[in-house]
Amino acid sequence: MPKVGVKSLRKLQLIDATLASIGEHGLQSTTIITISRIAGLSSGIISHYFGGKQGLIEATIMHLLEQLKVVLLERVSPKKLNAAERLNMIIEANFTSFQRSTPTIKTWLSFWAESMHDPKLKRLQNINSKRLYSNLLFSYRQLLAEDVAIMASQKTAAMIDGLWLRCALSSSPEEEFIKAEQLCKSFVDEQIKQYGDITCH
Amino acid sequence: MPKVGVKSLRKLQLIDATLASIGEHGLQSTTIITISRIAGLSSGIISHYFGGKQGLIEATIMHLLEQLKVVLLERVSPKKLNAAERLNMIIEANFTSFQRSTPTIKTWLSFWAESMHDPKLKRLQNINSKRLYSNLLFSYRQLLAEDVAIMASQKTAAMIDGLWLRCALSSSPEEEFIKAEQLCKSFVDEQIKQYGDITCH
DNA sequence: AAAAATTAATTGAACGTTCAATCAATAAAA
DNA sequence: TTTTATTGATTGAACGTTCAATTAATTTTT
Repeated sequence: MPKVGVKSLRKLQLIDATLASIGEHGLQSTTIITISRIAGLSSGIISHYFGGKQGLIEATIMHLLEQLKVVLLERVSPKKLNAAERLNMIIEANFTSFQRSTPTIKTWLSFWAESMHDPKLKRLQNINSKRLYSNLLFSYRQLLAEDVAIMASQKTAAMIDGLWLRCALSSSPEEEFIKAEQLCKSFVDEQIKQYGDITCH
Repeated sequence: MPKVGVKSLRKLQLIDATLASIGEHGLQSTTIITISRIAGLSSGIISHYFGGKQGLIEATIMHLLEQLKVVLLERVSPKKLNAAERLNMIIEANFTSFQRSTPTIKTWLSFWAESMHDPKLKRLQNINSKRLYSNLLFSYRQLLAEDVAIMASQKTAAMIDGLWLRCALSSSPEEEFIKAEQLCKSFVDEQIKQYGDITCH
């Protein structure tokens, strides 16, 4: 058999090239030619490893979702954190430089649009959306009463997504993202101070 | 000469058909054939009235933005409203049944993705985004101190967009939208009660 | 008032382009 | 030698645009 370990290397290589192509041309204008040229490979290789263009696009999106998951675990797992600190880590994970990068922004926005008529992508989107909510709720529960924790989680999830979206679409995302992360953290602090008085154990 | 006043009728007819086609097939799979079939007209007419497919897409998006503007004016202009009531109207305008409809949701999401590589659409997106913020700030200023009003406007804009987005992407948008609108209104109330004490005139 | 002329609206077939998929051929590793 | 990796030319379908021809409303002429 030929080179071992090439398979996973090529797959990652093509996923990176897909992100780069979407970053440069957008998903609409991303073709198997633009991707394979960036990857330094031939166009035929895409069908070989991903069954077709759509398979590579889906794999790229799954890579994005996986990345978000991994970044959060990296920040939460190693240290002993209290609930408030963990909430901060959730926010930071959603505002890493990876999440702020043009390729990621463009891919994420295209993913939302595509998920509207692709059941497979819709499913992935829902899992991701509910994970953010669940992570928030897990921490808020330790600080607030149950019903208040639920509402705080809903509001914070919307605040994270809403701020990220408005920054992503703004004319100067770099500066906006920095301010948004601060605003989001202060919002969470307020939630805790405002509602987390006597009721918590 | 042929029928007069047909021009604006046809234009609206084609824009409606475009929304319907995007609602059914998504923007990616929307062609001049799917649009013209829904409109009951020939494919050539699109280039005649809009210069081409892209022109019709842009006109459809502008129609969406215009709609949002008109709905808000309808709710704010006729009555004498105080600042808190006006904030409620802003929220309602962003959660009308039109904004909740599948064609609008799909078009809006595609618009965000497209605006990333189309300067014309990017400009429209920025105007719309800033209008929401300005409208909120105008009302918050009458209830809160300047610096607090600014932050409240930023948070509320993100809350509206974030809640709308999460509802749009959810597996059961109908129910979610109803809850989201309530949550958003209660968030605004809290903002006013929490910060609007002595400092306001 | 009837006929002719004018003008815009509308059609749909033809054309050229783009693109994803395919596959026969080649290279390279085991 | 066998198996896998990789290439890239080719194919055929899909799509947007164009434009000559047709239709129909309106004005002008007689």
